[in-house]
Formats: sequence, C-alpha cells, structure tokens
Amino acid sequence: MLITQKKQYALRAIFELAKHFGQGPIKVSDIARAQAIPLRFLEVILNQLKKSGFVDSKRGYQGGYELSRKPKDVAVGDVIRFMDKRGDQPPDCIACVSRDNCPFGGECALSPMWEKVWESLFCVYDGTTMQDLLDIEREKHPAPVQ
Amino acid sequence: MLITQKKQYALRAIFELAKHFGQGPIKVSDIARAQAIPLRFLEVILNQLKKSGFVDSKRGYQGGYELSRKPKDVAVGDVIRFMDKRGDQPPDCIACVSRDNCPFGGECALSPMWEKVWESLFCVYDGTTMQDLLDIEREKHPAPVQ
DNA sequence: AGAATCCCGATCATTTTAGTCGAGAAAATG
DNA sequence: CATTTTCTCGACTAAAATGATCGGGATTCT
Repeated sequence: MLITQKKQYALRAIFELAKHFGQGPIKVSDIARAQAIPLRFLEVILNQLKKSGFVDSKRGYQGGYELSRKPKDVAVGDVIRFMDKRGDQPPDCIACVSRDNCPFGGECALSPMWEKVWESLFCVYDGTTMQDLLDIEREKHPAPVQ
Repeated sequence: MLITQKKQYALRAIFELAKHFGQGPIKVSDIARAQAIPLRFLEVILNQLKKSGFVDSKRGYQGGYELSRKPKDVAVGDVIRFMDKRGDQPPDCIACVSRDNCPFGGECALSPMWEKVWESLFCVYDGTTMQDLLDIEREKHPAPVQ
C-alpha cells in the first residue's frame, strides 16, 4: 500500500475537524462515526496529532478536538510528514536517497529517480489543503438549497 | 518506506542485466555481488521476474539471466507494476481509490487526490526506462578513455 | 459529586517483509 | 555418461510494521 491506513485515518480525522472549523470542540466518538474509524485507534491518532500543533483538544464535558489553524493553512503534506516521523527518528524516507540505505552511498543510477518520485509525491500532498478538500466535498455534495 | 527493499532489489537486478544487455546470460551470483543483494533472496526475485517476460534464463554451465527486451523497452513502471501483483490478487493499489477499501465507496473528498498521487508517481516510473538509467550511470561514471 | 471526555502507556494479533534452506532439474563439458 | 554448474521451486523462519484494543487516570463542566 502506498499509504498506511493510519495516515488515512489521520487525514480523514483532520478533514472532519476542518468541516466543523470554528464550531467548537468535536468529540472523538463523533469523528469516529462520521469517518468510519475505529474509536480507540482514533484516540491514539488524535492524541498523536495534538503534538503536531494542527489540532487542539479540550477535556471533560463538552470537550473534544478542533483544528487549530484555518483549513487553508493545513496541507495534506504537513499531516503526512508529521505522521511519518517516528518518535525521534528521522522521517520516513525513500530508500537509496538516504545514504544509509543505499549500498552505493546514494550515488547509484536510481537515486535521481527516487528524488523525482519524492518530489512529485509531495508536490501533490503539499498542493492540497484541507480547504481544497472542503471545496471538493461541497462540489460533490452540494448544500441543499433552503 | 515508499518502496520495499524487494522492489528495489528487483530494479537493481534488472538494471544490472541492462548493463550487460546482449552479452549473454549473467549469473545470479554476479548480479548479487555487483548490486549488493543477498544471493538467495535474489534467486527468489529473479525467478519471479522471469514470469514477467522481462528476463530470460538459461540453466546449467554458462547459464544465467538476461534481459529479454532492449533496455529502452523496459520501464521502471513495468517492473513496479509486476512486483505489485501478488499471485492472482489485483495489483497493490492506493487506498480509497479502490471501492473496496474506502468506506465511502471511493466517493470521498480524498479520492481525487489519491488518484493524482498515483498518476504522478507512475508518470515518473513509466517515464524512466532502463536505458535512461544506463545513460545516467554513464554520466556519473564516464567510461575511461582508452 | 458525578458525568463526560480526553490522556497515556501497555499490550496484542495479524500481516508483511526480508531472507534462508535443501533438494531437484537442466545444460554443457569432457 | 558422469560431473559440474547453474537455475528452479516450495517450504520455512525471524523480525518488523501495522492495526488495533484495553484499563485506568486526569480534567473539566454542570
């Protein structure tokens, strides 16, 4: 798989928060239901995401999570990059590009291609903000005329 | 990791065969040495690749593997796609794009992005042939003037 | 006080990945 | 035809990543 389930959950969760941006905290259970994500797993994910600064949380009655930036200021790439880093490890990198992983010290014939791949991937990711996704959503399911 | 070790091995092995295209069969052990790939694992990989039609093999004394098409007619994308399919399973696909994996039947706001990602990825992969890699290699390590 | 909710670390099951092994079959060589 | 070389093939294994789940604790609101 190109992208793990967990990262997709993270994106969908943040997207759900973007949907309700400015409306106060949303409960994990609501997000889980709306986005069809296993509740306890989502707890773990959102808790992790809090450390990224994209989301804020509030405990107790009427608590929940909310997006801490405007939807147009959160790009998919930001989320992916954050979810990629494991603890204090360096981010999940493509092989051969990193000197450690390539038996030829990143000087093999393949490495320019890996770099191109990496770039074009993040070109898409960084070029897609939560606001863009909201616009797509609205286009697909237009708000009913009152 | 964006790409598994195994796929990288597959690419490097085919690249090595491309290097010696038209020079008769190359032994697995030679490829393994040249490309720093565990021998027994490479056996498995090449054996698998044989079924793709990119490579031919010959057994016994003076046997080995060779590329069965011109280097310019084998793209990285072909190799990746082949290595992606597991047995009779459908190819390794990005999530949400396939209707099975998306709880919203591939109709969520994310899916257009996944499609874009997939496209730009294979735009690079399909746009890179073994011949291109050979040219890069030659550029990096120019043949010594005799 | 009590209910609602997030917080956090531990734990676990499954799948994927990476790699190994042994025995066998084909081809060339002498 | 015996021997050597080399691929062939299926089974096997160890380790890591992935996808969760759980229990109990800490906050906050009413």
